[in-house]
Amino acid sequence: MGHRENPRPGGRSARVQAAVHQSVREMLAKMDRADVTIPLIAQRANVTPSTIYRRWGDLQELLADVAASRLQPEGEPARIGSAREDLEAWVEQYADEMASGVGRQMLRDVLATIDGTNAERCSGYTQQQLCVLIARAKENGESFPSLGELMDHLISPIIYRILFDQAFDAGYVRELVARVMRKSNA
Amino acid sequence: MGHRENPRPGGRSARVQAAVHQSVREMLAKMDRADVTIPLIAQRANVTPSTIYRRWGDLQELLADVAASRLQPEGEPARIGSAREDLEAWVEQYADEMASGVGRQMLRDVLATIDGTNAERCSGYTQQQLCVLIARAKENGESFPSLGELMDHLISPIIYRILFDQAFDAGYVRELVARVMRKSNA
DNA sequence: GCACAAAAGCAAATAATTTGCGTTAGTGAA
DNA sequence: TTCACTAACGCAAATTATTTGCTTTTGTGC
Repeated sequence: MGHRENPRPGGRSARVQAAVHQSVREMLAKMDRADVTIPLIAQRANVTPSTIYRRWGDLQELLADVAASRLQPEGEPARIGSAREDLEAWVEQYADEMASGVGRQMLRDVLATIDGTNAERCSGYTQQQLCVLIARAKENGESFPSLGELMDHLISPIIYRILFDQAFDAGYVRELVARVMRKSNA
Repeated sequence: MGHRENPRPGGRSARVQAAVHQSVREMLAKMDRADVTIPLIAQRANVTPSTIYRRWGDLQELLADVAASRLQPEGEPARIGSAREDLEAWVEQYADEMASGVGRQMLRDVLATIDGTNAERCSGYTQQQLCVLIARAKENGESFPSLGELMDHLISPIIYRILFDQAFDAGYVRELVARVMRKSNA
């Protein structure tokens, strides 16, 4: 949605995209989600409702687009020490963000659309972050789980618990890390 | 939604519940999901739209309710032989059903609502099935993973891949089983 | 700057959702 | 069984959201 490989005459204005996204973010912060409607978003963004309908289709798709944007990480995982320590710190923050009310709702928004593009996008961000950690481990010669192992046995359980409303704490996340590291050393 | 612990005078008619659910199932089978609206559902169910609005709130919640009902398993996992064989057979079918177009959509419907009740309900069904397998293993004296291990390292990765649009095959599921069994024997 | 094509604005038409009120139907007690 | 009671249902009007045809604006390549 952001870019366009082969821009033909008559492109979309970046103005609308930015104004609408910001409007959605502000409204989600201030009011109950059930009261967020396309006409209201349009009004705050100084845009016509029909523009939003034609561009995004419906509220769900717009929310999914905004949520996926917000789920994009700001930078690389922090450098603490060993790759394992970096992983522990990163995943703890990841789990916190995703388990928060806002994070959980963004996850749901992203998954609610028929079009899986935003879900893939979101999973892709996570995988990029993990790849950075894997590369660091490789540089240092540390043994480290593969991307597949991390996704299956660290990320998946966390996301499952968030989506299906099962509480967990930092100790649980640390155990998942310990388990996935143990396995990769075996 | 189905039951009511302390039924007070003036209960809900089971008629409406049944007719609306059936109407939704039929429409989802026959037409594009984007064309399924509450007025149409109401018409087919011989019910007034306002009844549906008052009872379920909106289309998403109704779809979530219907989806959760349909995700309820019909019976206990089949008895093949050892608990491990039973688990392999059961999880293969589980993964197939969930990964199918219908299954995937039901999962998304269940997760789309703010109210997590239906998601918990759905996860509960899975856990019940797994508990049956665990009990069988215990009877036979077979070593077997705990419920937590099965949820974290078998169910979660499968559901994650389905939700985030990442393909997998039967071999992948068998590997997950092998891994979770290996760990529980260690 | 010019020509072109895709978006955006506008407003009327359509469809969905909400709401007030009268009616029906399920429940517990006599 | 009947009665009193309360919640759910049906109906219709009012409100709000969505779609659509058409015009104007804006971004792009020449």
